[in-house]
Amino acid sequence: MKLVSQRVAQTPEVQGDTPALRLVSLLEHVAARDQLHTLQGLAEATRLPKPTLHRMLQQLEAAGLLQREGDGRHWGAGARLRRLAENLLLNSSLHAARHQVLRRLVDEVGESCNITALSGGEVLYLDRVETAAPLRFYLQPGSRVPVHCSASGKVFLSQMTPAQRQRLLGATPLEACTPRTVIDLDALEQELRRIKDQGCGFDDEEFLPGLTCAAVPVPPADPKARSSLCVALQGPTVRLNRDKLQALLPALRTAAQALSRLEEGAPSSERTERRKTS
Amino acid sequence: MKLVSQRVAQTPEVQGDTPALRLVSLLEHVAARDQLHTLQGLAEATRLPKPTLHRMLQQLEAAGLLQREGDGRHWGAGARLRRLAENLLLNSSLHAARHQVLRRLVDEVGESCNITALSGGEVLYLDRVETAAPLRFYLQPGSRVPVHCSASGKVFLSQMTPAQRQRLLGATPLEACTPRTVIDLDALEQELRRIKDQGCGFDDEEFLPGLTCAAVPVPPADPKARSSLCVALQGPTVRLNRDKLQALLPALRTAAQALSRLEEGAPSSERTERRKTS
DNA sequence: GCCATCGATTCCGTTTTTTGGAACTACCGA
DNA sequence: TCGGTAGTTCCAAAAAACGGAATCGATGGC
Repeated sequence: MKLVSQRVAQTPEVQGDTPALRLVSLLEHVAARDQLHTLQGLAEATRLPKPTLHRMLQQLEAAGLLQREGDGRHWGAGARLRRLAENLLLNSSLHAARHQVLRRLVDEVGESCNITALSGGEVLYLDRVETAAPLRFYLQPGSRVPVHCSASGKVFLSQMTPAQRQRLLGATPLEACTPRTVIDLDALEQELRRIKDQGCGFDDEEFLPGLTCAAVPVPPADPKARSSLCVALQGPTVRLNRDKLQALLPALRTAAQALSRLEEGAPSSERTERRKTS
Repeated sequence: MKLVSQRVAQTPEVQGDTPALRLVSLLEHVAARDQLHTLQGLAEATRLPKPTLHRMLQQLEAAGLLQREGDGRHWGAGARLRRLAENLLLNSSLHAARHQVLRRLVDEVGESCNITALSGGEVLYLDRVETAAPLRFYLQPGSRVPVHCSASGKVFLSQMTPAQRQRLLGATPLEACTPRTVIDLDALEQELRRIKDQGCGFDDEEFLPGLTCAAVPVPPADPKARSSLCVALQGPTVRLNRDKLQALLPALRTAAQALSRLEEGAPSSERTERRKTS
């Protein structure tokens, strides 16, 4: 029973299905610690063969992403990688704006909240702010959870046509993440109808024991489209009974409304009109 | 006459000699602007074929480095890329420390300064702080300049054995970047002897017209090794005559001393410059 | 409602790159 | 001089990327 399908393995390090992703993993490894690395040390940490690593380091050095330090046997981040990082963090107004909405929401409701999207048939945590409460689930942005047993996932499902839903769920039987996971398709359909009516989905320990969630869709900027984001609230079941959840829904809805306004700027509508006739 | 061999092409965008570097270039492109991108838009900006771009985007999405936004046709930075950037900027105490030394130096001398290293037979700008003066040369960390016509480059050359120097300079005739560039090997040797004696190199419009520089080596942590860093000062010739440069040398030397102390932490001994000139 | 259009996506044979065991080199300390 | 270790080079097999052409799918015009 896997809990959250995170991206990076913790023990062996620097995995990746393609050569390019292994390179990125290597950059991550270097970026994640405040020290210089030797080829030897990296070889041990990453389990990659020395010649392979050597080639990777040379390639990254030639690109300016890493650079040799001091005696030429130590490696650190290069100017180009640093510039990439600086640019990224400077130029992310959309993300920053969402994050602030989320932070305000968390301050108001006192539980951890995320913004989620459907990605690759799973629910992806785009961003997350943790509550300050000492008892809490610690989950990271970038995490992915199944659609059928998460509040957000069920909201997304509820907005699909039956055909789309079928394609997503029909391939494999639903996995029972906990004893309370709904794995019966008919029961799930019924729940999805309720969600569509009421505009909010719940997860009552269906994904993780002790974890209760509620999610509402972010209204799409274009009203005829489907919502592609949710805001969700997550907390320990001991703090969140149904009544408490209901009481917090208005705050969730307000945040969803605020997020919706942010969407207007960039996506879908922006049509390319500079087509030249050929 | 190429001026500074920067990494990235200016017109076509997203070049790179290997598939992996093209991916990184794509990440840079996305990170460098505060907007969402469509496949179409990226194809025009990068000049890459659409199927190729599509594959790249999918790969980056699967890795969590990019993510689809809004309607699924727009792309932005992913959680993993953001985490990489955050980690990198948090965990770079060495770089931060050097940067502060540099900033203090610039405040003191009133001209732009860099920290340089020898990399791949060229001088690499590890870091740079610009003066506030309105007239100035604008150069970026990560830039590379030739060894034979830069103050730092000549300092590095002056510390090599004749054999090493021969290998680096012998391959191709010295390029005359400006009318004042020293392209005669004997004249250069003589200048290098002077530099070795006095421990500081100059560049009097030998690289760019109107640009005058001075560089001193950062003493290596291990005294029996060669210095692998320089601190250099650069400014318009109109502000920097020889006397002025001489007056600023003590400040440069003090900064070099400070940088030297920073080196003690991580690396160790020295090693010969090995590199195929390709 | 039906078709035209345009962007996104998939296919697949060809080309390019990566891979990593083995061998080699440089340096250090004894 | 010798033994050990870290870094580097070689190269043929294996894997991945490439991108033109075809296909899909959603709009929008009529």
